[in-house]
Amino acid sequence: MTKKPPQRPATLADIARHAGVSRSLASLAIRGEGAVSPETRKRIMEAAAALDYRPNLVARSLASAEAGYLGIVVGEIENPLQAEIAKLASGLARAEGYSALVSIDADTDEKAEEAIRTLIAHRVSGVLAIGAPFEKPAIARVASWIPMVYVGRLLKVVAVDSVTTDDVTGGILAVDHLVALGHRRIAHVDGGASPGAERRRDGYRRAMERHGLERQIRIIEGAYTIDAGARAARALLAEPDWRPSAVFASNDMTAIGLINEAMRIGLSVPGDLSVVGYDDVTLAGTETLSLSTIHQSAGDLASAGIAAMMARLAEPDAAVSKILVPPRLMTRRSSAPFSATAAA
Amino acid sequence: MTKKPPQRPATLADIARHAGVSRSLASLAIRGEGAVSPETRKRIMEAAAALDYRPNLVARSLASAEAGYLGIVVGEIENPLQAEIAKLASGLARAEGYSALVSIDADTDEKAEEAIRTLIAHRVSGVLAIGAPFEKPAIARVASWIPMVYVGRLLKVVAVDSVTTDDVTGGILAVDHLVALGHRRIAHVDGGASPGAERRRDGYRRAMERHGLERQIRIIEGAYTIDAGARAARALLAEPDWRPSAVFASNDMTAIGLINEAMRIGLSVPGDLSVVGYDDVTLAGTETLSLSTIHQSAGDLASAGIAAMMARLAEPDAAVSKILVPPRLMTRRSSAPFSATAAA
DNA sequence: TTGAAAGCGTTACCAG
DNA sequence: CTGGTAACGCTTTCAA
Repeated sequence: MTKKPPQRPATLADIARHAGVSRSLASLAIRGEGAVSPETRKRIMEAAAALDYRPNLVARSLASAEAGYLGIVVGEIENPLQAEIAKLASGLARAEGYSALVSIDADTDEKAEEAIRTLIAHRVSGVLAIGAPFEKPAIARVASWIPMVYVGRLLKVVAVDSVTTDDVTGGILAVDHLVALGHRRIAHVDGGASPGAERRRDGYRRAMERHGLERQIRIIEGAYTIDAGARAARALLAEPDWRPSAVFASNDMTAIGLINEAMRIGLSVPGDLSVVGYDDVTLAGTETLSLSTIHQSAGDLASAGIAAMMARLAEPDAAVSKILVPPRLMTRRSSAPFSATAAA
Repeated sequence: MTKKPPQRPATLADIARHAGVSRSLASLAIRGEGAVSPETRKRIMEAAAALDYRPNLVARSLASAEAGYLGIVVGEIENPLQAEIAKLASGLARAEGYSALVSIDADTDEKAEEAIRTLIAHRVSGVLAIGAPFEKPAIARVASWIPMVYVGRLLKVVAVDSVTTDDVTGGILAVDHLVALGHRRIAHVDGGASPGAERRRDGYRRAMERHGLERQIRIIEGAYTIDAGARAARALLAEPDWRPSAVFASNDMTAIGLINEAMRIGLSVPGDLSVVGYDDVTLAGTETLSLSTIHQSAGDLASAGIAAMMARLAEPDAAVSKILVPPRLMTRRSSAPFSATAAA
């Protein structure tokens, strides 16, 4: 049998009456503010406990000047990286004294804008946008309504604070790693127009050049999906005259598709082909897959995002900041030293 | 340059003054309630538009008897199924006239309880719990505070409304499919004590018996992870005297690990081994993996959850309901007809 | 059809 | 230290 919740939740007035004091005094005592004599404070706290008092947060935020809410809008909550960032961010917001109002179904620009309107109607102090809205005009428009920090994409042209992984460095890290292992024929399966893809590609190109391998640059168009990776593998491994000994994929899913297809073709990974992915999804870390990859830190992205938000709130007119969070190379078993015998 | 938001958001009083009417009338007009003459309504709406008025939802919910909030608590937001359910549920809640207050970092029972306390402090009418709290005592305690519907687990002993996939049927579906393909030696890699695992196992056992295959029942202990699947594959394929031609895995991740390991060992899937998973994660549907599996419908779970919530809210004393959502078999390429030649 | 006034549960200000 | 009293911005009677 489900116990029925008490008919009417106790209010401050109830506990004030119960303790024989005024509402204001009860309010102070409960929040631990001001100077209340230990004697009366004790009485008030007991009354509160007796009546199972829980402050009505709605009333509180209406009454207090600063509502103390922070909005978090997530574009693709089914994307584990975004989910993780949002989760950590809401914890960090709480630690900063804000409570997070989270909107998780902003999967189109219209819905994102509507979600943000609603958050504004709740008088949030700012909005942390994670992966949404998607289009730049929408981002700019929304940012004109309320202080906003965008996590997940580098907003070069739009004047909005943004936090993202330093993907150029990520690309460089991947190539450097493979070169250090002795590879020279290193191909890149890119992510087309997906967020970050361009910069990962730049990192790849730049690193290859720095290592004097500009002649070995091969870029296959891909996407952030398993199937795109498999397709890329077929394209790549079909080239008769130039067979890579290593591939840097722009995304873990792409890498997984690639590996799968390579294995189907009969190649061994990393025996015949070393592969490095990007993102470090949970899957990548499993013993079974053990995919070398570039780790994006949800924790760093979340805390940089919240920090940027706090800065913006404290100083609304400060210069727009573009924060780059450093990625990290995770060395696992899908990449191994180049062996001459393996090369075709 | 980020445009600064207007100093003070317009209030109802502002637009009333602007339109030369009383606040009450403005309120009615804006909500489209009551009978307001078209003439004045027009004037009021224009004033609202001119001042870019947005009702303060905090004030509104304080003033109106029913706050109109629904709490949604998610245990593992990085789990795409839970994320999807939560996302759809928040849309459905809106459609029912509630706005969803979502808590995504309830990953321990303590945090879940705290999150629900906070939701209650916001005067939500009820809480939709998705995968959290985890332990039964915590679930029961929380449900004694506020109307709650639990999605993702069948709560047999706890008297709380629950919605979950009919996992017994799911298990049966998987076995029936494999039997129809001609398989007889069908093993099951279970999910240990994970949610749903017991019932999927029951379904497997029951279906095997119904098909007269009780002698072929083999259950390997597993878990909902890739690595567990790989381990199970090693255990299973090592048995010299009894080599299955098909495996029903309790979870897609388990299935993927299993397939991966089988391929490594040199078996072909589905040539030598047919595999059926459970959940239908995005990965399963990719061309590359093409995993036959039992689909859990996030949409059905979400709408059953919201429906149960509405029912509970409408009739607080109704009998506790245990809703089972039917699963669906997805036939893909990881399962194929039994071929005698392939059997060891 | 319209307006005045009384809340909703807090916090905040200001005397005592 | 303590207790009125006025907001906060809206909804909701209840009269007019």
